[in-house]
Amino acid sequence: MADEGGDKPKAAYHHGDLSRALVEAAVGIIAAEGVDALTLRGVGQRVGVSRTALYRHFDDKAALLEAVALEGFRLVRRDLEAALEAAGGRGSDPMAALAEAYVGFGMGHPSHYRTMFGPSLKNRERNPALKAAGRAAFHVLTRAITEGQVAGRLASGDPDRIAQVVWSTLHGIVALGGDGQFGGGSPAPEAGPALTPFAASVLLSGLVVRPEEGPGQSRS
Amino acid sequence: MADEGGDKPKAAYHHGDLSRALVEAAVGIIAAEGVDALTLRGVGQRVGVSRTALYRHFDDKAALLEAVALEGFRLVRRDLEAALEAAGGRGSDPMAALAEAYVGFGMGHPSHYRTMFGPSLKNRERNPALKAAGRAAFHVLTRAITEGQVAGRLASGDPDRIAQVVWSTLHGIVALGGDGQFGGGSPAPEAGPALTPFAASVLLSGLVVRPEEGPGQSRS
DNA sequence: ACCTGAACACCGTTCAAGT
DNA sequence: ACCTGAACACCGTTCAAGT
Repeated sequence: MADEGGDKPKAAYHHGDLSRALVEAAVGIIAAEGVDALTLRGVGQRVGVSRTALYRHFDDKAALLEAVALEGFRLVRRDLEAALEAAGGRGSDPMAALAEAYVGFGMGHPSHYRTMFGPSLKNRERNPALKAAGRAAFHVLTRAITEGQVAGRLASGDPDRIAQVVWSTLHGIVALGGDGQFGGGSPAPEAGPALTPFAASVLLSGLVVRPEEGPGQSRS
Repeated sequence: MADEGGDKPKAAYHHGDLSRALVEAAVGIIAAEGVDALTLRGVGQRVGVSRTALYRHFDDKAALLEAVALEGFRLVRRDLEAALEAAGGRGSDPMAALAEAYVGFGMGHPSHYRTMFGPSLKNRERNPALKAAGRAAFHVLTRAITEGQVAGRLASGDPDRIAQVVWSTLHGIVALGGDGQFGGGSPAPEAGPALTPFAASVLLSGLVVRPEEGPGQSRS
């Protein structure tokens, strides 16, 4: 998989790419048992390696988690860009497409997502690659909003600010476990369509009554 | 402070209310050093008690954190209700008032907030008091939305669903550190008004261009 | 009843030693 | 270079023992 040349400069005793194997093991453990059940000993054991082998590839337990988060930010950026491109080709609404892609990523990769935004990640500012990957993912949102403004679909206003509000909403849906069981609210949890498209429509159209509509329309 | 009667049925050797002292110590440590720096030994030491004294009041480290979260849910509910009442009296917008109150709580009580929604809290469904307190806080939002619909200010639609979107947005702002430094986006972090009122206006009015307005108006 | 110290099975991290 | 086992200073939790 590595395209650094024909020889294997990093060939380890037991693995071709121990670093990647360790990240995958961490993701697997987080998915199966939760973030705080993640143990360096457990990671090593899952890969078939001593507990301390990991220190040849990562400074810290924190560094391992940063690697998981970095992968997550790259994945979500890729998903957002793919969704945006697909929406443009099909002529569907870009905001709804981005919302679905973002929430879909969060629900589909909970280990990555919790690591990306969990409290175990304290060095988000100290790790330049992580910061850059986060910014790159966020920039897909900003760009989509700018394009919507240029096209006359979206009202004017600072695109970064707008993107922050949109991102906050989508993050909240993922973090609070929306689109499935909302823990503390619904007295009637019997299905109904998912929350994300509704959230997108609220962000686009707002909650107030329109003069030309009057109260009584039930949106989606 | 206890109003269970004149005698002190729970009078401990060192404290009148060790349980509360332990919760306060936990909050203090989380605020000062972060959630995963919280140690039962450290809590005991801060209160001036042995490491294991805590087990007379809480089953677990998890139970201590649940107590912190419970306090948080009660505090935020109180803040939301106060804001709603004040807004009604002053005739200002209830949604904006709730948004300010919620984000203000999150920014003002980060230890509580992170505990309420952090991964250390896994028994959110198992703890009935915690679940009820969360539902009670959420219900303030739902009620405000229903009242807005009755008054003809807000468009119709399932109040729970709408409240979930609003809550998600507000939670996202707090969790992503909005209203201050957004980590990954703003290339121009030079102040500007805070994010919360803008988010409230987006939720109310939406992002699309209105026919009667046209592009060009810059909201707040 | 409430508190304590010793003890148990863990954990992250370091380090001299192996190939 | 990469990996290993022993060791260190921690941690949550249990439990017999104190007052």
